[in-house]
Amino acid sequence: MSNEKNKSQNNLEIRRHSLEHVMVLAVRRLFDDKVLLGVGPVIENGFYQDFDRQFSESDFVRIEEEMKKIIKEDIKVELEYISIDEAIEFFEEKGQKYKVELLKDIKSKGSTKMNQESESEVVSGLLNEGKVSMYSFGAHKDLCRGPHVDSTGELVGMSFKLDRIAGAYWRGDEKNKMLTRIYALAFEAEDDMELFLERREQAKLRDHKKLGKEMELFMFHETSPGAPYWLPRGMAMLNELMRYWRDEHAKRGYDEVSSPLINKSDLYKTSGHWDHYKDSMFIADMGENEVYGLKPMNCPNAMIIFGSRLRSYKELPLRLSDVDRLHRYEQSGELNGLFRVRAFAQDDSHNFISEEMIKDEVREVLSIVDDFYGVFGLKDNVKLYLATRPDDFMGDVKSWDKAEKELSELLEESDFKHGLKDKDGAFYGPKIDIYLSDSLGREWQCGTIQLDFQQPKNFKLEYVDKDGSRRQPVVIHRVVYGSLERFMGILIEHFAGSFPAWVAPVQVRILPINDDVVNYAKDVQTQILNSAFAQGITARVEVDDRSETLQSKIRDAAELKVPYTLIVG
RNA sequence: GCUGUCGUAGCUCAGUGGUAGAGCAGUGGUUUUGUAAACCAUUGGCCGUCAGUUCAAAUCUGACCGACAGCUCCA
Repeated sequence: MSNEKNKSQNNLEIRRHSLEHVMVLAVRRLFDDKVLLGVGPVIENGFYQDFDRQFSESDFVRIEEEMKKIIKEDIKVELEYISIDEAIEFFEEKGQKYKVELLKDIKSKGSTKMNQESESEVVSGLLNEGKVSMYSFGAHKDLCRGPHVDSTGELVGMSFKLDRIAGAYWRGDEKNKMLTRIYALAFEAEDDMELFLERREQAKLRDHKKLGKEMELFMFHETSPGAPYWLPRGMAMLNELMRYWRDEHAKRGYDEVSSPLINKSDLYKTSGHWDHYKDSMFIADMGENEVYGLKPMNCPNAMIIFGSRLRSYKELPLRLSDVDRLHRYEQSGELNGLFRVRAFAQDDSHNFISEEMIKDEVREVLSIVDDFYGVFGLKDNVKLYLATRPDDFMGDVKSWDKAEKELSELLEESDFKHGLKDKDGAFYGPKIDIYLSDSLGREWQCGTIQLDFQQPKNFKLEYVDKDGSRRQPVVIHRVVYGSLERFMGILIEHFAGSFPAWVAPVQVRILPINDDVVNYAKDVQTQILNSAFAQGITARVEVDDRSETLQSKIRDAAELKVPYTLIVG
């Protein structure tokens, strides 16, 4: 980025930030001069501000009008530096408890960060001599790191628009009060705004929920919220994904198993899930102390299979894969099309290995990941994250450190973009998470490679080593697609429904030019199917035998995004 | 779960207190020889559900169900 561009970028940030103060002033004038304020940072495409007050989107027009008025008034922005104690006193007097809390944090910790990862919470840095900066936009005087424009008149020409309202917990903590957040879009000029809105509209056209309905791939019904129904076309795709997956994994020494969908609660007590996660499980209470849970993950049953007989070191790595259906009672507000569901299947595998095998086995899994994401042309969209030891970890630090080091080295080796999610590992081991982005740019975790030192211990798993001693295996939990549902959602948006022929729900659609040649079209269909079959491929070929004009058949085939359309006659 | 928005025919949507509409799809006919929507007729709705206000509710109010955007969560 050139300096010039950098400068204008910074400028836009400053102006967005100033607009945010203008919005607060507008709200104070219109609704409540004493409204309690949370944080209000600049974000991509605009800014937001948290208020301890209810709003509705119907308030937007009034606020926007008032903001325009304030800009027109050309109010001078004043900056002063005061001591932290003075600032605390200032806000205490006004009852601005959130500001007081932030200031007290600055005073004691020198920053408003909640922890090392979060940066967005910073509203003000500690300045020299223990002073903080206060900016006044007319009657609105607020703690702020700045910088700002010199007067609101400088914002003339900015294009802004209040976008939406959302609840947001104070400091991002569910235990705190939920404040009301107003998100706003802001750009230097009308054209930029229009370009952004246009792009957002375009992105909506790729939405897998929309395309899934139009192309009849899947559906939902309120009888089971968050549980997709796979329709014939979607199921054909899903089967194709699984066929490829099974072929590739069989080649690489994976053995597929399937286990019960419901298990007695004892199983989850042993695995450790019952205490922590039973609220997210579907429970089947059969009375008489017979309580079952629908499995939310496959690992406990994989442990049962490994432990079902004495194992030898010669069996390792033992790769037990399965694609059983899982159920998790996700919070209702979390459900989102295929991206976040309550019923799904993972392309799961539990690889039982010795501690010495960790690096090689993870490298092998990463090569599978490389193959799979490459096949779909997704490699540029992928980002890998190393998630390290959380505070509430189990096991011994030495194993953790060694494993984290090895995973980190493997990430360096790989040609994927990668990053770090500090302290984000599972309680039982570190992991590498694979993220893909959707049409709106949101990142979703798809694949994951997790090391597990803990569950083999909980299930008292062991194998007989070369020297006859008993050793505990390490388990790698790994998925490549992630959940098939989520991956399908990503694929639909990535290709905007125009899939590569091999996964497309219908690969060839044959259009007879008129009703007289329908039988001929069916012959062609048979020929294609037979010739594909001879090559060991199951082709998906349809004949459009409706009594329609050719034009309308062509149009319909195009709308269904069928890769190959044959017109015969 | 929380905040906001939304829910009318299979789909996309109009309809702001006074007899439920359009286009497409579907159905029946007539068409259909060449690359992005043939023509005519016609079926179809307890306006998400349940309560309430009113002479009168798709329309106003409340609760619930569901969807979306965000927050939190994601073993």
